[in-house]
Amino acid sequence: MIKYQEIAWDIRKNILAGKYLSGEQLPLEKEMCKQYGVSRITIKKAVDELVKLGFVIKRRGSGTFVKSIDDEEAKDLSVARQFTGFTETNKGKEIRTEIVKFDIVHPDNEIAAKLQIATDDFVYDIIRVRFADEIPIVIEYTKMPINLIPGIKHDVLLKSIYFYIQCQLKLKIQSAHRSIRAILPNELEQQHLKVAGTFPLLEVEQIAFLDDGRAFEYSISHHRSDQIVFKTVSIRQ
Amino acid sequence: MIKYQEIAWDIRKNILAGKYLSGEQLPLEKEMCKQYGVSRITIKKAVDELVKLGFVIKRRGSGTFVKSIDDEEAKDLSVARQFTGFTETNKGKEIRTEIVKFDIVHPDNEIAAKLQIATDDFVYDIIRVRFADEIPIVIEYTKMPINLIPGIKHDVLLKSIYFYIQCQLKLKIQSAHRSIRAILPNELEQQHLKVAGTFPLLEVEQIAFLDDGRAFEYSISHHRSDQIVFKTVSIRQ
DNA sequence: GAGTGGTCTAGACCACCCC
DNA sequence: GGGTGGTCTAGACCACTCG
Repeated sequence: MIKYQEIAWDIRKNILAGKYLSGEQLPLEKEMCKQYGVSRITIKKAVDELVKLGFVIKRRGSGTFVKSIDDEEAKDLSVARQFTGFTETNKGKEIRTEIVKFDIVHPDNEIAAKLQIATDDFVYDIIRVRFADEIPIVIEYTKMPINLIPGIKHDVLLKSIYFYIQCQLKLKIQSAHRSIRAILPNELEQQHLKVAGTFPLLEVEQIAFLDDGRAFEYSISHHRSDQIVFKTVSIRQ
Repeated sequence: MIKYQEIAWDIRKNILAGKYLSGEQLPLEKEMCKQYGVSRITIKKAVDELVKLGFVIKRRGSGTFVKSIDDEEAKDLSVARQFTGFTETNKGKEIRTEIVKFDIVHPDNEIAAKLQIATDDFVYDIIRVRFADEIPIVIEYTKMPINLIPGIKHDVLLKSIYFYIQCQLKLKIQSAHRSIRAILPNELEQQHLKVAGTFPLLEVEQIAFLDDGRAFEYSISHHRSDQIVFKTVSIRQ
């Protein structure tokens, strides 16, 4: 295993176990070098992981300190949401997907630009509704180039497109660029999400990228506001 | 200046200038070492900055590639929103602040826990409305321990609390932990934000931290959905 | 002035990709 | 098998904080 991740995990474990308390100073980097038997750069990389996650802060000239957070916040930081950033209220629930639309079309100018393809290329045009324990959670409008992601069929959409991309096509998803807004549902969405026209939704506009840098998905998701929260940690540079 | 930041800036400049095109491979790390006259770790750190910003991706065994993004997206990545994550539509507009409430109270249990203080400590209890060119943008509910941030008066609230904390008190703001949801306004907010009861708002719940790790602010902001977007780049680990 | 974390070097070996 | 980026070392000097 990778040393710096193991060390980061170990320090994190000590913080959660209360071995290092809120506001307390961590051992010096030099001391940790001896303790774990590694060089200083490795310790630095490990602690930097914890800074990114939001557990500790570092100050040149002073030291490294555990942040003043309560147990609930610490739990939030611990769940693995580094990639998604989302916390949904449907763990362990039964997931079902309903396909509203599944066509192949030419992209308009805007979507061609966002996916960096030509307007005479083809894209899937997909609309799906996701349920957790029969409660509608989100409606997703997805456009994907058929060249990049060939062979999508109904049964793929009923499960997970991402699963298909990674496990069947053996492609790797690298990142997503997102814009988040608050909106109201249109009539179609009121029906599918079973909410009133005055029920607020969280809109997530997203471009997703493969690990060779190509954009493979442009999607807009409208989430029921009672079923989703977006959580994030921002560090000043 | 710091070498890796200068190099990151230079590569970013070349990407924006079209010297490296979408999908194109960057020079190898070894070559860049020669080109810039630095060691490989320094080049690595520079390129990692561009990965974080969303301009490029790296693949072990293959190389580093410019992401397939259009000019608009590239512009988005270029604006300095690494800390805030927000894009507001009020650049160069006249900002005004209205103070709705300004008291000192004891925190309730929840807020005491989030700020890691006792319920018999004191906190400022502030409600403000911010305008851009006389359009109401956001209503902010703020709680701050008076011990950490002493001396706040009306004129501080009319300008910027953050300016006061950093320039007057000489404290440094290190990070913020945020939760984002979609909601509807209550009656007070309908009046202050000049919107109907069915107008969606973006709620941002935030705990902010100083660079010694202490939580100095708990705030809830309700933004008019037509005036704010939250933008973010997520990288899979 | 003593001690902290930040940056940087010159080199090594490893995991992974593609031919 | 040849080449990529990822991890790691053992050391150096620097910028910053604090007494």
